[in-house]
Amino acid sequence: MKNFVKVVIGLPIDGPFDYAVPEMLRSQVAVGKRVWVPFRYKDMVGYIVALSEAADVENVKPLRSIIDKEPVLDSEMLELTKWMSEYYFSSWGEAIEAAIPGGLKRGRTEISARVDDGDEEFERSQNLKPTPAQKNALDDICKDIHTNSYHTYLLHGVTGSGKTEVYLQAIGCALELGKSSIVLVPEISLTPQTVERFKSRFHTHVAVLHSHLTPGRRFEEWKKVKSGEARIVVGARSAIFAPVKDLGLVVVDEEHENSYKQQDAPRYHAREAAIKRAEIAGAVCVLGSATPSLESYYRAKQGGYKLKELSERIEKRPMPEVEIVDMRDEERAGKKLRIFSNALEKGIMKALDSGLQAILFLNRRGFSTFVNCRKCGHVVKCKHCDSTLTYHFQKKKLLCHWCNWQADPPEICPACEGSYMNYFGLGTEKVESETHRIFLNKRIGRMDTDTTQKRGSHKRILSDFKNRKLDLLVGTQMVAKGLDYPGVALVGVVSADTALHVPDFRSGERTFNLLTQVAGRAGRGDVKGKVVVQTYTPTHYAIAAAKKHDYARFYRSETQQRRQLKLPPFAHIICITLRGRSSEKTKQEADKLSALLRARLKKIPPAYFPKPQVVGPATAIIPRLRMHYRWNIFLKCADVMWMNKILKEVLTKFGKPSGIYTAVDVDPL
DNA sequence: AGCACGCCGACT
DNA sequence: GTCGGCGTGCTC
Repeated sequence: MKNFVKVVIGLPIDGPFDYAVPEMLRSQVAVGKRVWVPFRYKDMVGYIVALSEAADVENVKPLRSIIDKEPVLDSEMLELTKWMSEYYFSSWGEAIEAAIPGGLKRGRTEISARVDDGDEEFERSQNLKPTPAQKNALDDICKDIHTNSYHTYLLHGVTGSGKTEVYLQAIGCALELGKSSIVLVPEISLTPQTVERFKSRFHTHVAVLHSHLTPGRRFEEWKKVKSGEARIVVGARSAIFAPVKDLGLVVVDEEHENSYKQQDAPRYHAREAAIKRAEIAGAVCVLGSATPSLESYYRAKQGGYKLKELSERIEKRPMPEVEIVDMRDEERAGKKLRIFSNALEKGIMKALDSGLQAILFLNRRGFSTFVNCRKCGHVVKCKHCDSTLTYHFQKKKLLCHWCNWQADPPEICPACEGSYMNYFGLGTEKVESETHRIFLNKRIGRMDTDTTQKRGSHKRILSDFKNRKLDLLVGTQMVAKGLDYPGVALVGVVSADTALHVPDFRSGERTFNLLTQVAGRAGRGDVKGKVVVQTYTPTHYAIAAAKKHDYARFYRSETQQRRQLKLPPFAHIICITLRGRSSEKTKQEADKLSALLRARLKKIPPAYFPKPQVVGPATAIIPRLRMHYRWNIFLKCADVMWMNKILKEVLTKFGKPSGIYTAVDVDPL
């Protein structure tokens, strides 16, 4: 007789906890249902993860009531959330609460929602005839869906090569077999245009999960999926937990996008969760990107994923020409430091004067400032980590955010002895005002987080640009993604260096991705597109490879570096952040914890290879945030699950020093 | 996390 | 003597 249940709670504490089931409720208890349980001094919502015949501890309390008639979590979802909690160092309860709609967290069962299903009319679209490369990928994917054999595919297709058509036809395959599909897209590309592509092919079978839906509306969509009414789910990160029936296919579009990583506990990566979910369900997972993450491409090369390449644009459209402008030449020509080179200024003028449009990218300075030489482009880097040093205004020092190494900022360039050291990151705010000054009579629109706060303004700016009410669109990251306007003749990148020199080992990768995405915006119609990229580092492999649209070349250079430095994909990183009001205390405790970790790792046998490593502590990139000082410790390891066990053991020994808060981020970005 | 327990200094 | 500071430990 199952007289006890094991229950987890949505708090950052390990469970599960045992409760006795009152006789009245015996017939109703089931794994996956929510229950009200007495926990310490109050009642809380818990999730039943197992039934048992006996309790593991004494003084077990009885559960108060059972909330659900039907379980909100099936066995697959329990397995997925359990895995997430172990891999991403959260509690099982926290992982579960990330996986269910907000409306279910406080024990509610029904939410009044205005259902305005207003049967929107969508144009019907049909399958396009696949290219040979598309067909090759589809044949394999469909066969695996048909035979329920879990596999992950990496679909590497250049911009404009028709990845979406592959997704659509694969979903079609699944649907014919009576199976459901989940499509993950990055938050920013969850636009009406994207959604429409799926709705126009599959009509009412599609449910959409935005983060901006009202809780009620979100819950409605969730129920529509749970009941089996919707068989296709399109949504951002958390849509990976959609309660679909008979999952056949999971698509992760733009799999390299950072928005797939949740930034608070549980700090999961939706791509990894997607792969795990497909594995549990015996489904197929398709990762798609023009610029795959190194992690995914490496796995594919190692044989872990099936690699499918779409290396030509549909209708054999040419890739746009990318011109790299060497800003050191401008310097040598003796001109004052200017924001726009002649080439960029003239390029924009030419496009606009011939009645076409231009897009200008600003990479916001963010929080860090690097130092480089205006004459030779040399950037000051850390001796030990090869990471860009960040200039700290208060200390007047250059700091490494990995190992805490410090240096004085050089007065003359260590490489060429030039005397113009440039404190970069300053002055990028001026770009927009410069455009108004230079392109006087042109209609200029700006799109960034400041100008798109108001609801609908995002859409308005884009439609103005689409309808040619604007000549020039100036914007940050958000204009790089997915814009498809045939009138764009020129795309300019003001400074590739701001992305390149952030003190982060992924900066080269991000720069290559950004430039490739940007280049993909030009020449979508009949006009041949052109891209102008300004940089002080024209020979950097990320920039040179982006110029040639050559992912393979970028991948070779990047992996070479990462292998040497034992960075992902050759090792996993786990970041432990300590936070506290007192700078000294926080540093002291971080030193203590890293010493404990080092001592514990010394005990592991040398047979365990590669040996895990402790790096730091070092101040976080934003060392002081809202009156808290933050220090990071990094662990490098091959096996996250194993490392997490050791970390848990050490953190238990470390205890909870008062006023110090710790957070763990596995595979941080 | 969140909260009660307990053991120290400043007050009616 | 007791109010309250926050450091410690536990939650089935």
